[in-house]
Amino acid sequence: MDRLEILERMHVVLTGIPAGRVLSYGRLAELAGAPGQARLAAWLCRHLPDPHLPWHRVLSSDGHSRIPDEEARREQFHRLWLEDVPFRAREQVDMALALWRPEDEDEAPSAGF
DNA sequence: CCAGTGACCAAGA
DNA sequence: CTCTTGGCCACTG
Repeated sequence: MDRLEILERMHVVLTGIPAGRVLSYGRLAELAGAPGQARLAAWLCRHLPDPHLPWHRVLSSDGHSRIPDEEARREQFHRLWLEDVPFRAREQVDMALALWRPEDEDEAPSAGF
């Protein structure tokens, strides 16, 4: 499996993240069939060809943003806020609740309890 | 070819 | 919470 194919699959996974849920770079890589390649997932998010893709739904595994640019970082959290993503702090998503699990394939983060 | 850097990550101290 | 270690991979000079 070459790099291009992996990137394609990552792209597919990325576009499939539902509003209100998020993924870490590492999980994105895993779901694309490329475990351990979180850095490649990060590279993809940075060089996304299409700005209307849900780039804001990908975060660091600890729920913090890794985007250096403050402007973009704010927009990221703003969008997530609008999607009712659960937060732990003002700039930290609650990954335990917000992480997307494709196998669940349904409802809101809080509904599962 | 090699070294540094980066929107990474998990485990340990 | 912070910092370090070791592993991962692409790009740049």
